[in-house]
Amino acid sequence: MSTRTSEPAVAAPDAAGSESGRAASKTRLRLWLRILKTSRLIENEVREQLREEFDSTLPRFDVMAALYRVEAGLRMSDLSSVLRVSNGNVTGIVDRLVSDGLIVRVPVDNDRRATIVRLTNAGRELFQRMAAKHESWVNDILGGLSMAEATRLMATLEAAVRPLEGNESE
Amino acid sequence: MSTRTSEPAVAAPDAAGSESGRAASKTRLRLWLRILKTSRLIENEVREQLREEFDSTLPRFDVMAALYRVEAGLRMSDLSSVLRVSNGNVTGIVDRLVSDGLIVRVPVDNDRRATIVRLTNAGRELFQRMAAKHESWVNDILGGLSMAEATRLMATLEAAVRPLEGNESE
DNA sequence: CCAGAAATATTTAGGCTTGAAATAAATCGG
DNA sequence: CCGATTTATTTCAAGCCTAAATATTTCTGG
Repeated sequence: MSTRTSEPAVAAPDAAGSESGRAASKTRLRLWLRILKTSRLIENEVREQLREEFDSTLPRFDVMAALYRVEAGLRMSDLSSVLRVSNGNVTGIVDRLVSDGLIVRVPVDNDRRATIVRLTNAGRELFQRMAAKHESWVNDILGGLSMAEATRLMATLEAAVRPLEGNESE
Repeated sequence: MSTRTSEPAVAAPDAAGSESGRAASKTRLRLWLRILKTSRLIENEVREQLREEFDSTLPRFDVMAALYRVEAGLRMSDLSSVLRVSNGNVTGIVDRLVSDGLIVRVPVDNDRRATIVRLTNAGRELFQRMAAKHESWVNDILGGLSMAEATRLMATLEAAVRPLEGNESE
């Protein structure tokens, strides 16, 4: 809550190496804009390829990826919490994947409110092909990074937002 | 029935330190997933704050930010190329901002196809308040990063996708 | 001048996304 | 058993986003 507003009337008495001055604030803002730009650049590239090569979309890919990891399938609510999107959102994407025969809805014993969603064989097979391509697209895009750089980048990003992603695994 | 993902049948003959092996490919893929997760985490936070505090959205904020930088305003086509979104998309967002009195459409002399869009005083004033808050939210989220880390991260991200963002013309 | 090409913006159809409201089913406290 | 609450999912309204189709206007080569 003690959020400093952007323009402190008085420059904080931070010496060199400080982390809370106005310059640091501007630097973090620029970093965020850079993260966003980078992410969108790659995202747009991946979207375009998914559309062109598979006539599919990133949300569909995300749902299939989540289901691929759990052969037994996931409840709708688990799916939306894993993907960190709203419940209603998943409903629509699942509807379309079902009508394409890539996943199925299965009723849950002893709980008639819930539904489990699971990849069909066709869905599993398609996802494998998509995932292979996906990896190669990303590899093309980020190919200029050395392993060392990539690893360091990953670690720093993870540390940067660790406080935000507390409730994630499960 | 462990359906293996589509792995290359033959491991590339890369020695230690190589940048093009299967391990490097997987690392880059994980890096991309980390970039995406980080970006969405921050994005969701910013969206939520914009909605709660200003009853606004990120796309609106983006449009206003672009216009704020150019007092004279921008053509619709320039706006969409700066923001890297489609033409039709900008039309809708601009419609809503106009009806809220935050921007205006101005006809262009000697080209009746084009329109220039410009912040009103109300829009400029509102954007300043939003931008101040925006900076403070981001600063809270990324506050754990030192200036050195932030700067390095920025540089690495920039280098990572430099080939992709050739046509930026900011 | 003028026909076709190019440029500018909007419209359209379809899909994604959210938060809120609506259903439906399970659970809990008496 | 039964009303109230909680849980799981869907529906809804509104906005965002894209690619493709559609004007409208401008430019260009004869």
